Amino acid sequence: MSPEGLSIAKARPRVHKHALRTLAQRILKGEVVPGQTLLPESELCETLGIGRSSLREVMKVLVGKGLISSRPRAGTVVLAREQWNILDPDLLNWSMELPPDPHFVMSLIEARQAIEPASARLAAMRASAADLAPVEAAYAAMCIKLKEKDFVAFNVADIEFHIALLRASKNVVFVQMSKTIGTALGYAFRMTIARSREPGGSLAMHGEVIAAILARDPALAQEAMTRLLNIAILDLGLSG
Amino acid sequence: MSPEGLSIAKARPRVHKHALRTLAQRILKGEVVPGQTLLPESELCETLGIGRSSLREVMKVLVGKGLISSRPRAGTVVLAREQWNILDPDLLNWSMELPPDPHFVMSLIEARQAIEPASARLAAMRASAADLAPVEAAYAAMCIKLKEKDFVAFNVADIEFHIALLRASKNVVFVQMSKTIGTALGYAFRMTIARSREPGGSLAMHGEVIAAILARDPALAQEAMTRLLNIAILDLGLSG
DNA sequence: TCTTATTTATAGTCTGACTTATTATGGAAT
DNA sequence: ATTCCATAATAAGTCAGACTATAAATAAGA
Repeated sequence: MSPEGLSIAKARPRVHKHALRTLAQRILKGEVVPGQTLLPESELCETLGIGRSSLREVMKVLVGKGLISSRPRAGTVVLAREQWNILDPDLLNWSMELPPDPHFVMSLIEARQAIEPASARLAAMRASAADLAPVEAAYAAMCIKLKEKDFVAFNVADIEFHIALLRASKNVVFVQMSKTIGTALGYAFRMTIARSREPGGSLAMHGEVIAAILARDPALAQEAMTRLLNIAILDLGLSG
Repeated sequence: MSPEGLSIAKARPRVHKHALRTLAQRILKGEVVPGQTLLPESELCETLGIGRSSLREVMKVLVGKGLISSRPRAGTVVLAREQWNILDPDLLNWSMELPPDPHFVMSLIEARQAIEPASARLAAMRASAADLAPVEAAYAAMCIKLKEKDFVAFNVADIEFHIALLRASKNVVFVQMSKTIGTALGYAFRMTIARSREPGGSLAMHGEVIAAILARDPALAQEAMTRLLNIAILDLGLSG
């Protein structure tokens, strides 16, 4: 009872999303290098098998993310990496499907070390019980999953813990960063999934962070989070 | 010898940029509230006086920045604020032309207090002389401009100082944030330009930060930057 | 040689037609 | 009446082609 009489596979698929990812990744992975100009629109349409309107919508999105810049007659050039909005959630997700950039991973770890302790401190100062419920739930899940030796679920809960805590800071900048950090954590997890190291060395420290927040002790919460991150980084085997 | 025979002012202007700003600001300022659906494309075209292709390119950019989401038949809805990529440089610039959101400003200040000290610490660890040159140049400019009582130029140099320092951290995440923070600082400056308070209370502290970095003392650099920000915030009269 | 038109390639824009997805709507069966 | 299914209507998604504007390359002129 398929609506189209003749060709089943014909259905012009949602072309935008796919083309966007393809083009973005082509740039992210360095197939076209900064300074280099892309093929003209007409040829890209053929390459990607899409119409010009769709292609142009894609291009404009990439312009909006700082990857490229277009001028008539000159064509579309890939901008320098510093121009890229690498913290953009979309860019980050597309990057995650590519081989990791160690330099970027390291930068993200350093950023976490700055942001998350501050976030814990703010949470201790102003988080409501409702804000903290997800944090506690994630902690409980970590405990259970570790006992069950379900390390994948453990890591998921771990990520949730950190994201929920950033949200609990009620700082919109940190909340924004929580998307970025969440993605990056998934990334880090994937990177270390090969080495079958038992996680959980940081579980107790997670508890301490929660305790400090519930006790409304900003300084202690900040300090506990700092220690937690140091341990967690060791857990990942990414000392650096 | 103008090419078009009849109407000089006709020249279809860069419609995209203007329409993008207009629509984005309409959402940012709350003219259309999250959850509410925009007018259909056909009507928006009339309202904005542009063709559908251009409008759709604009829409896709806004989708890419997390402001809206479209589905056939349902229309285009404004997403919840948490979905907005408020750290996106474009969004930030458009926001700057609107009345400030005190909550957001406060969040940015808190974020600076977390990020910039960490950045100073990293700079002390690894910045090269070339990385530090712009920092020192900005500091020198601050000294001169303050002596000349040119407070506008002083603030410009001040902003340059902080941006250059973030770059000197060589952390790509912080470098990225430097765009955001730079924009926000300009914002803060505009907010306080009315009260003709003499700035410069923090000048000495800027010098201390540089000294600590040149001495390759990460802990001291971090601590000096922390104190500097506390003073600078008082300078802004934004104690919170 | 330098300056100034002219050409030309490429992005920018508009229009209109068609497709797809999803929600309403209305009718049939229970 | 209530449920279920088919139909219609609506708005976004896609494509195609024509035209415009911009800027670079080239040719013509001083």
